[in-house]
Amino acid sequence: MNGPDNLIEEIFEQSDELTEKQKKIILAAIQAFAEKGYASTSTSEIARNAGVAEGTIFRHYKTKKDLLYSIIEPMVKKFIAPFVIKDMEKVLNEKHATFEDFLRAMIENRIKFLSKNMLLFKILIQEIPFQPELKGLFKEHIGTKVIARFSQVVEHYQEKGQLIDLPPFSIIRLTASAIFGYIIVRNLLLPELDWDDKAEIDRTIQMIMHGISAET
Amino acid sequence: MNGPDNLIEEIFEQSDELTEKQKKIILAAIQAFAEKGYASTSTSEIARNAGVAEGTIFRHYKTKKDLLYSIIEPMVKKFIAPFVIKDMEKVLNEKHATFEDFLRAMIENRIKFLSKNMLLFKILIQEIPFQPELKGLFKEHIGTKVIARFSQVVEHYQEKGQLIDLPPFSIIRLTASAIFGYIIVRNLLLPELDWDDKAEIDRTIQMIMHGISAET
Amino acid sequence: MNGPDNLIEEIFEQSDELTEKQKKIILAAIQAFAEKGYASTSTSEIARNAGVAEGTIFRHYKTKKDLLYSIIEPMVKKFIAPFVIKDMEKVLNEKHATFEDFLRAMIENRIKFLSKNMLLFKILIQEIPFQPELKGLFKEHIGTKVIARFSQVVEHYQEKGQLIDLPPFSIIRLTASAIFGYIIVRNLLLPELDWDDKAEIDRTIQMIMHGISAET
Amino acid sequence: MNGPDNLIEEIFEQSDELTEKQKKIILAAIQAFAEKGYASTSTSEIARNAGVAEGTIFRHYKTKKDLLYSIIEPMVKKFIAPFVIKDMEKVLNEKHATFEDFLRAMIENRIKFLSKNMLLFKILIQEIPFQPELKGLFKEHIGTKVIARFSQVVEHYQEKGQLIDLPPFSIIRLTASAIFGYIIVRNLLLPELDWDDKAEIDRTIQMIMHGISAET
DNA sequence: AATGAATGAGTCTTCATTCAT
DNA sequence: GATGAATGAAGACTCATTCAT
Repeated sequence: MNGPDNLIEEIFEQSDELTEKQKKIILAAIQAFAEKGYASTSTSEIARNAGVAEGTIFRHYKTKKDLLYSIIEPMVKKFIAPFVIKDMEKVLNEKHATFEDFLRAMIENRIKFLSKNMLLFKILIQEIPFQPELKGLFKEHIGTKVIARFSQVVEHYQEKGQLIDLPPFSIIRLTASAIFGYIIVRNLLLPELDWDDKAEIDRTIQMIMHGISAET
Repeated sequence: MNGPDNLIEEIFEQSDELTEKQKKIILAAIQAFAEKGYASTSTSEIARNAGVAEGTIFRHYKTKKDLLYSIIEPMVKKFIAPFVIKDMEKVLNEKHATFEDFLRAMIENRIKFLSKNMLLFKILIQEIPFQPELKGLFKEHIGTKVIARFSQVVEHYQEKGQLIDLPPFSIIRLTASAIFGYIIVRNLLLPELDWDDKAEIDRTIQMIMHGISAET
Repeated sequence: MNGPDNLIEEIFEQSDELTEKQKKIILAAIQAFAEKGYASTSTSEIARNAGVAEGTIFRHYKTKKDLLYSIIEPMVKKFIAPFVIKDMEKVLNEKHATFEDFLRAMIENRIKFLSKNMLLFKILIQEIPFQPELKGLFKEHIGTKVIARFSQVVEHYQEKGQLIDLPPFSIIRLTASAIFGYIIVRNLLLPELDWDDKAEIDRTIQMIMHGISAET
Repeated sequence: MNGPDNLIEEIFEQSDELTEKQKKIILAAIQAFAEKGYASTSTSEIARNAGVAEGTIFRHYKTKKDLLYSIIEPMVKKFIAPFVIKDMEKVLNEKHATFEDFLRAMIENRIKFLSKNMLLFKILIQEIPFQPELKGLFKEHIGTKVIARFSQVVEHYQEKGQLIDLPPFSIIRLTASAIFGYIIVRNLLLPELDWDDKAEIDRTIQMIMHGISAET
């Protein structure tokens, strides 16, 4: 286990410096940013929904953008945490005999994490293209560290003969696409459908591992 | 073949009613919307970049949102066109002996289309979550017509014994995720990388069809 | 008799130079000015309602204000015409034995005139306070010529012993107030009521002449 | 006595919530609306004259129209107040032996009120025709309550044999026309004349009561 | 720490007017 | 004469941010 998985709660618990009002501000901001987008959300609206005065926001966050970053940064860091810490090694060496095991563990873990923090995830993917700082943060962390770490994993299983002999980057891309595609369709595009999550995740893993040809 | 594939040019050619200024406005708007997002782009900025007076924009588009829609609507329609017309049937019956053939044809076609209209595609996926009308348009067209049509295709090849026996929707989701994932990573997230598109598309198809397990 | 009494028609007939379009513009302008006020009416709206292009208005009237004046000026002139021409003398010497006769003739005539040109009258009284030129025109014509002429009439009947010995200006004011009060209430404030115009005018004259005390 | 009679001061005194700036805004708005009309007055002009930022206006009044209404509504209510409260009954039973007494009291009171609030009165009568809400407010209050109340008074004196036997509505109309005619001519049309108000009001009452015939 | 009145630059949009066709 | 695209100044209104209390 690594934490309560609910990022917002976690943030609140970690720092006792957070005023009650500050928490309300963060919650209201998350809600509004996710719903209407950062640019279309006014600070006065956040203040209103948080039940605080307009000025209060700026007492805690110098600018509106600061407020956004204070929300997104923990999200990014927390999301990639499992991929960078030494857990990864453990993962590799001991736990998972097959890549499929590893994949399943990974997926279940991260899907749970994202589902619990869907609003934050939505804000993150919506704002990354427009916030250079975020883009930098993202590229550096994901594009470098995570992919690098993952490449090791892939190569590890390739050496074991479990994985097809394609460039690790391509394999990672396909895998990540399948996972994010599932999360986005399931939670953002068609959340109103009646989902059998367990089965759907199983199928997704199956298709990632064995493709969609019948002869498999 | 169906048309010049470059949507903007096509729009310009189709309607001779478009003033020179109007074309400039559209180009400037596309550029700006893609770069900074719809909400963060001001009409005065569009006017400046288009080299016209701000009032000119509103002579042609009643509101800023109208301008956005006039850009996105053809995009949506054009994108899904190949999936809804009867070409689809032809595709099924005659042309493609295997699903892989079909998939390859489809991917190449749509990737070419999207690559040529990357800015429009970016605007589209950025704004869909925040524009209810767009969301409606999208859901109706994609969520209904396209998926339905595709399901037929999948079932067709399932009956032929070429495809795995999973719910068509899951198969479509995985396939679409892989394709869009490729397009987004290649064009939006890491465009600066040195891509061997042909090989990368091949690998993507290969992984979709046969999975990433070595034993395939 | 003095003309068709319907000013708009009259204006149209007098000048054959008026294009068909020009007539439409004037009609649309009158309608709009009366309904929403001069300042709140846009030239584009007038053009639309008149079925002409925006530029056409400015071909005939240099400015929006010119259009207003071209409408109001004939109104002012035509309204006060009966009071300034020599008809007045005839009125005095021959026609009307009593002031009441004179008043009745006057009222019926002018009420008919105003009722037929209610829209113009409404524009006139709405815009006078805000258009210095109009105010000047009005003051000069009404405040000088008309009152002067009327004063002669009043003095004439005072000498005949038919009218009370108060300053003519006060008598004119009371009389004019009663008449305009009737016209405004009848046509502008409560037009939806069921009016017996003939009786109401009779009563108005009666009250002007004999007051509202019972002993009369 | 009922209050300071000067509405603006009264409004200011009643609500201590009014900021100094807010008062300045109201004063500047009244001045400008009366001078140029509501539609021709820009909020930036009001702000400039009030010595505040334009945004300040909209902090206190959601829209320009709200500002207008906040000015006019107290005017309407205060103006008709004397006619609807029970003072009226007192007036009837005890105070005034004759209708003339009543009329004189009424006129002096309301003329004083209007003279002190001339700007507001001007705004009111200018905007009523174009503001449906105002028209409604006006019709309901004046057209229903006030006329009804006044009709009772007229009938009361008719039964006493003091008033002519004409429809009360006609009598009220004549009387009101005479009064408003006086106020408008005196204050709005020809304010620069040298008025002997006391005498002029006397004459007006005399003419209302006894008409303008000599034999009275 | 919290407030909320105040700001003024900036937003989208409208408008009267011009002018090439 | 008529058009309607083009203009840019001006309009109402919003916004992130500041600051005295």
